[in-house]
Formats: sequence, structure tokens, C-alpha cells
Amino acid sequence: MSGQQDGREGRGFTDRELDIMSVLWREGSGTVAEVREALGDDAGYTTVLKILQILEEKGAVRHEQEGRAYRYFPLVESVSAGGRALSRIVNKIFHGSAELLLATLVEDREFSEAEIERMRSILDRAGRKGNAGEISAAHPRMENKPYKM
Amino acid sequence: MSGQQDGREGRGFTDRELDIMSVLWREGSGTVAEVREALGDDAGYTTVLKILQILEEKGAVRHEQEGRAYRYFPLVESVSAGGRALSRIVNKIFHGSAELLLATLVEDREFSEAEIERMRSILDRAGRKGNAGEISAAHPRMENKPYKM
DNA sequence: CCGGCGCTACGAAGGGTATCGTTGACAGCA
DNA sequence: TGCTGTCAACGATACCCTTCGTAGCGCCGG
Repeated sequence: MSGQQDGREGRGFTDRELDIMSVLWREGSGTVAEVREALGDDAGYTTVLKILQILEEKGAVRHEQEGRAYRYFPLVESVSAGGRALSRIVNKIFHGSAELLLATLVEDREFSEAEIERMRSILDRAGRKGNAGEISAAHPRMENKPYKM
Repeated sequence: MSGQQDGREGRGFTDRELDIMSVLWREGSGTVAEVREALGDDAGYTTVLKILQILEEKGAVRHEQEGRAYRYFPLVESVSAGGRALSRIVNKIFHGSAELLLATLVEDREFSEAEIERMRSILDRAGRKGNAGEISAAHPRMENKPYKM
């Protein structure tokens, strides 16, 4: 029994972990040295390695041998991590109101017309897809949806 | 060196802290017992008290004597906490793209027509304001009060 | 007046994160 | 062949979060 050592899976990322995942998402992959470089070289080598290993334990990244070094690849999609984080924020901070979230977002930042136009079209798509006619039918109780990682 | 004093002073709440702040934001205020009740009574009394005290240390809440108990009030607005959290997510996970964030948001949830309509109007307002022209005198402050009741 | 109850304060235990120092392996080079 | 630089693994350290156990205090009912 206990086939797999289920460590800390399904959890969110900590600050530092997120920093490193961010690099991996942006670059696609990276060795310890590369990640360390991308972070701004303020972190020690072993520190970055350690966190990468923790991330691997969590199932968020994997590695391949590349020459003498390991190259790390993200296993968790940034979108799915983002979805989780957003869900959390919407529920805990904005009480389930995505509108309030959006309002806060546009309050804090300045968007170009083009950006706003693209965001509008995203909403249009959502409107057509999510609700082709009926409105009050099902009020989506925005509790925690099941996500998978 | 390079200590990690990045998330201490009210910048970013931990899981449990967020749970409790969420209750306070929703209810407006609460005693330890009330908060504990609202959480689902799976938490011990002293646990909730402790976190409330930590929150107070961080400057996120304050308390007033009320009879024999303390009544805690949130000092940090949910919107400002949300703004910070959103900023973080946009930058670290969505690489600064609010569009991608919005796309993910609408991917994960189903919205009613009414909600989408309101979100669209939020974008309209942002478009008029953010446009390099003139800011109209009417400044529709998006507060967290008059919404979603 | 006294005991119980509710409340806060103190602080410790348990587990996790973040940062390194050190060690051992190995490859390239003089 | 022996030195040096790069790399992963291990272990240590320090700090933080979360959960409580226990103690002390004031109030209320009997």
C-alpha cells in the first residue's frame, strides 16, 4: 500500500516557488543556473536548486539530464495555477463577485483601448458560450470548483 | 543575505489569515466566537484568537472592547488586498496580461448575462477613463459596498 | 461569597519555507 | 596525472504559520 509518496500536492505556490515557476513558464524550461540568472542572481545556487527540488516533490516540475546539469520543465500549466489562485481570490476576497475583481483590476491599472477591446471580446465569447438564451436558470454558486493539476 | 521580508507587513495573507479576514470583510466585524462560528467551528477558540492577534500585529485589524470580549474590525480593505493579490497573479502567472487573466476567469466559470453585462460596463468606464483624453468629472468609484446583495 | 463560564494572554509543539555551507562526483585542462 | 570549476545532494539554520494546552481574570447565578 501507499504506492506513491504523496507529498504536498494540490497546494498553491509560495512566494519563492511562484518566482521560480514564473521563470519556467516564461522560458519554457531552465537549468538551475539559468533560473538563478533569470531571477536576478540575488539567490544562491543551492537555494534555487532546493526550491526546484521541492517543486519537483510537489509534482509541479520535472527534470531531464542535460549534460552534467538538470534541465527543469514545468508540469503545471500557468493557466491552471492561475485559475486556482483566481478562484481563491474571488471567493475569499471578492466574495464570489468576479465583477468586483474586474473592477479592482481596472482601477489599479491603465489599459489601452486595444486591451480593453480584446477583453470585451472575451466577455462576448463567454456570454454566447456560457448562456445561450437562458439567464436566470442556474445561478452558478461560485464555490470551489474541482481543479486538477 | 537578501532576507525575505517581502510579504510580512500586511502584504499578502496566509491561508488561515485570509479565511478570517474574509469573515471580517463579509460581516463587517466579529468577536472571536463569532468568527470561529462563521468559519465552521472546526477551528479552536485559541487558534482563531491567535490569528486575529497576528493580524492585529500586522495592522490588518483592530479591536475594541465589547463587554468581556474583543470585537475585531478589519483595517485593510478587501479591495486593496485584492488589488495586491491580483497584481501579483497578473505579473507572476499571467506575465502581465490582464486579458489572459480575464480569459482564464471566464473559462473557469459560467456567468449570467447580467453579470457579463455589468462586467462589460466596467470595461466601458475603464476605456473612457484610461483613454488618453479627458477624465470626465464623474468618477464612478468602484467601492465594494453597493454591489452584489 | 463561591464556583463556573467565557474570554484573553502566554507560549510551546509540529510542520513548512527559504537560504546556505559543505561534500562528493565528474569533466576539462595544463 | 593532478588541479579547478561546475553541479547535485545532504544537512543545518532561522523564521514563520497553525494549532492548542494551560493559566489568569472578571462576571454572573446561586
